[in-house]
Amino acid sequence: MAKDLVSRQDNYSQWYNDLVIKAGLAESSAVRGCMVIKPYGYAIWEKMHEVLDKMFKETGHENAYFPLFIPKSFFSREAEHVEGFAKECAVVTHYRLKNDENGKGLVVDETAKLEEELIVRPTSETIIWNTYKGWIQSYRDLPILINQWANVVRWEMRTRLFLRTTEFLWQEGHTAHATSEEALEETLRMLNVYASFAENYMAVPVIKGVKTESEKFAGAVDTYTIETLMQDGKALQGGTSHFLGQNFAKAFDVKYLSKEQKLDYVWATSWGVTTRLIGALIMAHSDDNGLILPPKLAPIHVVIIPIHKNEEELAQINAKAESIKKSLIAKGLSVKYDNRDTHKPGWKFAEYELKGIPVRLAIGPRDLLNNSVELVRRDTLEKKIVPVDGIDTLIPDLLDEIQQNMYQKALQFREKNTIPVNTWEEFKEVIASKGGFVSAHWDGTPETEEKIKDETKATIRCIPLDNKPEEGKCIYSGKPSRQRVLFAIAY
RNA sequence: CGGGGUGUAGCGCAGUUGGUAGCGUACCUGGUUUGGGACCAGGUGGUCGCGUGUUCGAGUCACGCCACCCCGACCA
Repeated sequence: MAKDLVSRQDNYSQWYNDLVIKAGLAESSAVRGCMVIKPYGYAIWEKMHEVLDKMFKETGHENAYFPLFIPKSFFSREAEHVEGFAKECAVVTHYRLKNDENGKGLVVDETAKLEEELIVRPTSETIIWNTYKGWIQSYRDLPILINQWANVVRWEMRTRLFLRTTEFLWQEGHTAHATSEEALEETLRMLNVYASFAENYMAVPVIKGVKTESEKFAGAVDTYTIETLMQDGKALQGGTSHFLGQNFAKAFDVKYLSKEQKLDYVWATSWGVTTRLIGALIMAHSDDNGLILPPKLAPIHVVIIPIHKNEEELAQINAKAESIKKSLIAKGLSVKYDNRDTHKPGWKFAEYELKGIPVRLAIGPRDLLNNSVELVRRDTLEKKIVPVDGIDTLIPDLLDEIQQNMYQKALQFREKNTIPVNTWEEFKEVIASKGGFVSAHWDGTPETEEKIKDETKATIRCIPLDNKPEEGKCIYSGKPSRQRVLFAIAY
């Protein structure tokens, strides 16, 4: 955990931004709010993609692809959905450019105006449900369990690398079911897939919960979420799974005939996670030396660095390093041997720490004599000399331990920073001074929620699914409450 | 769209009362180095955001414009 976190809280944003750039993950582009994901950042996304895709397939889903453009009229079919997204849409109005006759250069050809404007998808419910209409007539056509990997565009006012960019990469699952129960079951199944991915692969503990009316997805009946806590005490929504009820089926008139020969609207879910997860990974684990990647998502598990005085020495080290590399690759690990002579060992140490490589091996003349290597684990920076023999079992075990340790550390941090409060004074104090999750009673009204937000910037992150019923009084209004909800200042 | 700030070398910045365009870093060359971001010497690189004005002379002063960043509204 970062040492100077408290003193750094005020400029945590700056620190985060610098880290993303310095570690070579991404940078901002020439286009407002857009991001260039650099090879190292993209390699992490590819890992996430690979793991999630497998999990989706194991739960019976297939991939498909729907168009980038959505006719404006589709968009306006579901009232809440329009309301939620209209303010942040990129709109295509023309399809041709031309050279201006008055020498103003390239201009939009006004004669090439689209009959109906196209929206660049901010999410695909509408185009997909318009399509599903043609696919569904009977209960025999259900369920439809489809996922799409895509880019979407949301013209947000303020952007931050990975956390909120104008264009971002994500996956969106869209399923159709015969019954409400089945759809709800699917919603929770996918919420659990996300939770398991976050905890077991990202080593980030999550709170599973349901969103309040005002925080839920535009067009959903209920939005389920996994909420994570970052090292600066702010919450980050890691993924959402929506129970859409029959809202989109009604908007797009998608009905099916049941076994009992009854005509009914189809039940729906949608769920997604985005490149924001990379932001979560960074802010959950990094320290002042840079990133710390969980072994299960690290593009490179082990980096080997030679330390040598001359060519003969390097040749000997090369041989040893290559043999170690081979033995580790045989165990399914990704290994990089960096024997470039353009950088000194110390420079490489710092560089790979910045990039968060879980394990580093250094081999020098002393090690050649002793048949040993210097091993450093990134999570604790603990350094020790280990024998080369048996290293191909030592390192896989160590990687497991690092994965576990990272999760435990993050879990302890979250537990330490999840604070139950019972009074409004206490609430304001905790939110303003240290942040974190604050567990408090709430009267259940959007009005109170809104006022708390206005006065403290804290929002209700979720109503945790594993909540125990508990009689209490709303910290703001004093009205009766049946359970605590989770507040935080969020990204 | 409101409030604040910044534009000078690839990046980070300094530039005093207006008087030859600077520093750190990066980059290139040569040498010595290599167990925690090496050192020495030499070198490349700038339409000072854009425009107009004041002046013998503008990075510096005035006016106008543009871009970007931060805080808020919006949000995965």
